Amino acid sequence: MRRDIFQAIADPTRRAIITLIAIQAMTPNAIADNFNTSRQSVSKHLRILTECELLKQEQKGREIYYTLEIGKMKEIDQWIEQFRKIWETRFDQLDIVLANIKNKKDEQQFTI
Amino acid sequence: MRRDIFQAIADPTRRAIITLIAIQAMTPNAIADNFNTSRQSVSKHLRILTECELLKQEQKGREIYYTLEIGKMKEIDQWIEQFRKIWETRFDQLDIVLANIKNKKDEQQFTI
DNA sequence: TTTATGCGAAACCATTCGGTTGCAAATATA
DNA sequence: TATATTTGCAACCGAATGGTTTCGCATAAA
Repeated sequence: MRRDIFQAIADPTRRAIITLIAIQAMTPNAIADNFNTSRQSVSKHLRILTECELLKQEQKGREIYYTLEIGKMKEIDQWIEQFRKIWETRFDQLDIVLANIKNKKDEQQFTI
Repeated sequence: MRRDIFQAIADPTRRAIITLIAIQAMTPNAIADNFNTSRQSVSKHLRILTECELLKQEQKGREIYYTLEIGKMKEIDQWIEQFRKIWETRFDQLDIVLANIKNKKDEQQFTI
């Protein structure tokens, strides 16, 4: 079961939940009111977001308030950073580098 | 069949492909050499990335070079922007705003 | 104490996903 | 021309995904 932040934000409902909670902490019922889906469905999304440490729970009586761990969002920003460098420095010389490709063979495994 | 950029980068192999191609345009076979998966599997990833306009094809004889549409990556950056504002201005007053939650009811459908 | 509310967890279901295998088309090479 | 290479596509498969329904457990309210 993959459970990283990129998989977490792949779902549009989860992205909306993140945006909602960024503004103010909310309970599952309050969150579910904003969507055309059931509370249980939202609950599953909250579980996924919590498991990858994007959300944090705060119990208040029988209610649970979910708050956004904003720092976790930086992980996405850090991955984007490498590409931001490219488009900001107008590094559009991809065609030039294109000729080298044939020599690149049997290099070590590439992992993210 | 969802096919947006967030779903595209959810898969670790696809993120690695994006990073690879950002450096230099590559053919499917050359790309597949970098992974422990089959050429056909990579081909499917390339199809998905192309369908959501992250990659562009350039036919050269019987080879097809895939190049990164770097501008498309900005769409992710734009979504992150709202959160970057929060963590950069050290807006960690989420607890304060927490009290308002009970009034928020029956507001219009929330969509991303 | 009894009832209502808020919530998570488990079971189940249809769909999607990532991968493999096999094939056909196009181009390059012998 | 005959053969080899590069590639996309369709069919298939097991696993994961997102959703619903049902249930049980706390806590709050009557």
